[in-house]
Amino acid sequence: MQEVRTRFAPSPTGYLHLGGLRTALYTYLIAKKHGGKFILRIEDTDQEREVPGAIEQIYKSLHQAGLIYDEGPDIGGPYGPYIQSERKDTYLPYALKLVESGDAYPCFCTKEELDARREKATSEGKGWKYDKHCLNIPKDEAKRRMESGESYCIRQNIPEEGMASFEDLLFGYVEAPCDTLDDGVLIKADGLPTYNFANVIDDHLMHISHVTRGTEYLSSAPKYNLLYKALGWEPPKYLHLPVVMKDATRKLSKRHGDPSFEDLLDMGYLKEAIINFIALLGWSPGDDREFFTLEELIQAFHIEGLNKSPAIFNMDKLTWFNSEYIRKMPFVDYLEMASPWFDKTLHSTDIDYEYLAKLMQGRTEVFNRIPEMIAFLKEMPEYDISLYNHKRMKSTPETALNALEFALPILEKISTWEEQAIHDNLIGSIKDAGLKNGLVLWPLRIALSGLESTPGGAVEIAYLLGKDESIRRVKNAIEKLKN
RNA sequence: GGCCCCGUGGUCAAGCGGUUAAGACACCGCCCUUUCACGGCGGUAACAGGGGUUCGAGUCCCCUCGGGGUCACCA
Repeated sequence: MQEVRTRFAPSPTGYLHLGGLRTALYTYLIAKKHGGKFILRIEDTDQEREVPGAIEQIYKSLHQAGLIYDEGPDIGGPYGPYIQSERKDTYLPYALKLVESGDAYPCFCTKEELDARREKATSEGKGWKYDKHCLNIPKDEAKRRMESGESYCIRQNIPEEGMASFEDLLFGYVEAPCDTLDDGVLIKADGLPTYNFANVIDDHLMHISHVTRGTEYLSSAPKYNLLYKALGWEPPKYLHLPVVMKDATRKLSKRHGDPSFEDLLDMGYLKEAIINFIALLGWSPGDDREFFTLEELIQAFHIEGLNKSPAIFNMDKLTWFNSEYIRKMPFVDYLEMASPWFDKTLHSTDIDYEYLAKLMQGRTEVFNRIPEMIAFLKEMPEYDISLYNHKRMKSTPETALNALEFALPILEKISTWEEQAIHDNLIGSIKDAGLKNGLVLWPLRIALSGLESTPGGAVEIAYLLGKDESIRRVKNAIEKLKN
């Protein structure tokens, strides 16, 4: 069996968006599942669209995602270079070969001429495709003009009738009438190939066994297949992947503020969670499993589980995955990752990070939500006394005042401000007084935090705050309740 | 508009001619609990519509509708 070699071939026009990441992931999985090679190739034949730094960003993102490629621009490989602009000279000979066989032809039409004809056709309500104008130029005349230095491009000569087709691993047999296909440009006037040509040549030269890419290429794939045939090459296996949508009608796009992989990482999403979620967006293992490491994905992945329709990116589910992954992290890792986020609001305080982290790990959904959750530790927020109402705790502002006046001296008497001591003194006294825990502890927590929801209960918050601050807050609360 | 593709709950998605149409997220309720969260239990919610084929159709075929992609010397 032929070695499986897959390739991820982005153009360096910006960040790695989530749809691209998913395509890269599946491409990687297919290679690894079959013990094959995963290759990175940069498609930068359009110099105008290139964004500085984008190539490095792609390297970085792929590494962060754990999608380690076996061959690529920065690491080399047997079929390099892996950047198309550095392969400039490899394409023309093949194009000339096609010209020779009549499967392509030089075109001397200028952009202006084309625009004019296209505009005329569309204004008359007719569809436009290249009219094969230059196909009629006699061969020797064409050759002479090419050699004279006249500007020209090379176009694919699509048959005027018949069907073009290809077999897709996901979509099955796809065909299109040739007369609806345009004679696309293979080599541009600047000498560089277009995607249409470069992808065919490079995939063949790099021995790519499975071509994976987005469905935006689905309708032009029959044309590419025609090229393989004309060149006498065996076409690769094709796999077109649906796009990732933002909602029912729009796809995910950075321009509309949708996050890239990098953005998500910066927000405090774990790469494992992102990969896991992305994998399940358009693919199903066929059973109920939903937690997968990269290694497990390699084992479980199969093309039959792929879905043909576009999937909508659901941030809520990603967040759920993230909180599950955070919960399962080793505590030391959590502490390390959370500390910088703690710093954002607590940098100059005496708060015990390790203790705080223990309370927070099970409640952190995304790291960037931490500062807001713990801001009350630094500064007591404004709050309304209606917070003292809690039906099940049988707490009201009135009972709260009593409860706080009851708790204050207990807290003041505690000499070693440790969680256990605070707990035992409070619970012990409550029991001795014949009260219910909730009746005292609920208002105490409100008095200490001013929040309906906090990372811990009254005892934990009191410990975190320290004795002086706790007592100060309780006294303030008593005053507040008296007015 | 031409061509290509897609269509199961709000979202992801199982289903490959016979099921009470899974499961997950979200949402709601109950339980647990010194709050919230976690956890446990339960609930609301779907085969786009219409024709066929078949004893039987979410599953096969056709049409309609809806959505997406593509029609560049961009990828």
